[in-house]
Amino acid sequence: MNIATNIGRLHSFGWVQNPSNFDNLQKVVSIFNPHSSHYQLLRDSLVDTLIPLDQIKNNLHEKLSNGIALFTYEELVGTKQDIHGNTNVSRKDAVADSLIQVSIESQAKNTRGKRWTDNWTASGYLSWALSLHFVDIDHETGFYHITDQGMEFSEADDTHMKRILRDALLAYPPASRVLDILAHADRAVTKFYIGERLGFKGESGFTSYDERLMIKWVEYESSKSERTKIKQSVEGTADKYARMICKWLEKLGLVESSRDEIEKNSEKISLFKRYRITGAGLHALRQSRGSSKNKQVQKYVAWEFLGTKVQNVNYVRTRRAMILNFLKKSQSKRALLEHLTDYGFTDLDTILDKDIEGLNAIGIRIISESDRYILVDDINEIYIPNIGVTDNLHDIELEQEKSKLISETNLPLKYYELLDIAYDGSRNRDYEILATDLFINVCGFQGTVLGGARKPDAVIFTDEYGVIVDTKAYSNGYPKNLQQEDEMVRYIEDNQKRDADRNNTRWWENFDPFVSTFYYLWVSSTFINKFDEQLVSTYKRTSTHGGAIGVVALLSFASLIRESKLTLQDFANDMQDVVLNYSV
DNA sequence: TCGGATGATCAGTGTGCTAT
DNA sequence: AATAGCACACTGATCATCCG
Repeated sequence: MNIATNIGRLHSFGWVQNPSNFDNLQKVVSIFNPHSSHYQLLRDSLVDTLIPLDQIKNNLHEKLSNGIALFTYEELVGTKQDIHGNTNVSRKDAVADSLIQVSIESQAKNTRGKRWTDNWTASGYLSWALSLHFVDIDHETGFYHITDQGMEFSEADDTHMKRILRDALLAYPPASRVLDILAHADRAVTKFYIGERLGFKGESGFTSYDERLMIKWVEYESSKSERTKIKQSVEGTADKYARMICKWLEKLGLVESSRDEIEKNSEKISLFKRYRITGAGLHALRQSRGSSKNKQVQKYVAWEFLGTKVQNVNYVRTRRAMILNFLKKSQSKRALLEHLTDYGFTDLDTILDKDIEGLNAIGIRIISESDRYILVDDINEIYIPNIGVTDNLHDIELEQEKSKLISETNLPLKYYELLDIAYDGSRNRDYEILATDLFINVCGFQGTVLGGARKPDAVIFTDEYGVIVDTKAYSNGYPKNLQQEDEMVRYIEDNQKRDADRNNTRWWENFDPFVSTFYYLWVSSTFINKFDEQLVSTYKRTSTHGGAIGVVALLSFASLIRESKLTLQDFANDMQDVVLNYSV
């Protein structure tokens, strides 16, 4: 569960399937640089000419016209939809609907004149930019932004670009792993040999085919077209990752390739491509490892690198991230085991060694001795998203959030209990009463708790405006809910019509009769998924603005009001059918 | 072939029902 | 009256090969 804020969905990255073109990568990174020529091309032509869906086009156009360089996943990667917005369509009927899609020309640009790519390749390019740390994500807001290296890369010429890429690939663990595999191989090897040694083996996201088996298959296949088919269609996921990484390294001169040919029945048969590390590659690898820890290139590792297709992938990634963060400080196996156990991870006896083996295989070097693990590489501290993958972790995160709020705000102590109540579905009534209490006695609203059938949970008001309040305690956050929306719409209309025949509870009489402007407000723990749609829809159905406020924002809001850093009129102005996001 | 392209897959969501 | 629990259909992100 996410306690802190309303972040979007978590996306995978770190393992890259399709992209291999550095110029395209530079374009993608330049989307985040308003001074780049590509940004200007997007603004002046690509978005308008290639995206046929008005709403998406207008939104992107407006952002680009204002020089904005923060984008969401959806704005960057897009989806698969046809011109009418139907998503259940075949890819060949999909139209362009994102910045990266229109930044990269399709392979079919010459045959079919298609000048944009699909959402899978778009997501691959975003993943590549994130993996090389040219782009990063702000986990609080869900916006992607450029990094310093990214800005340098965006503005680099050809020669400079290669130098930046060389450094970035040496800091990208899978690429350094591939170089390491090649450095230790005593011959030129195929993608299958490399794939077998790359990634978390045994997990379905890293399949690899046996090198000898594949070579034999091609050798003994008599039909030329069948041989071609095998060579271009048969590879595991890890083999594919290996091929792409080798290609990148080859373009930078760190790896070279060759192709075996054999002669059978006076026919030349070409086998699989083989890769070998070059002198420059060996030198770069040694240099990046340095003679001492200070001289090492710091490797960039993100939580998302640490697992792909495996059961409970978030749990697994968090466990591995916690292992790495811990090994930065201590080598003791026993202490590590205790640390993970404290956070609620189980089955560690068998799993710990496997994780260490897997981490080595993705390019993070850890030596295992009898009583300690030695993290050889220098890596960054890994950001671990607050998603409470174990019960203990969840409790710990909640406590941390609570103590942070208590230290940064100055409210009467009883209100901090809201943090617990908001997540406890069985204490809905408590939440209603205490939240209304906060609005009235701390924020300075007038108003009352109502409750009961056919009445909102509470009404609050000032001399200027009134608010219809619906409060819900939800353990996992408040998702979009049509019944709740209908109910709120009914209350808004009740209040507009004020007709006792329509609703004989006459609950609206609790507002001061002179108040004529009204808003709606949902109060809960957090708001998840597509709750935004509920807000927009409520406005469209009633022409009444409002908002939603989570418990952390609610307490922050009260604190800001109390310190006179915010007024109740600001609150009304913020009611633009969004989740209100106050923080101290 | 190289550099993506494509249909398949599966976990995550919304929805509507029942039991409590 | 409202929520948890469940089955269900749908979708979107990601995979696993596949291919012009």
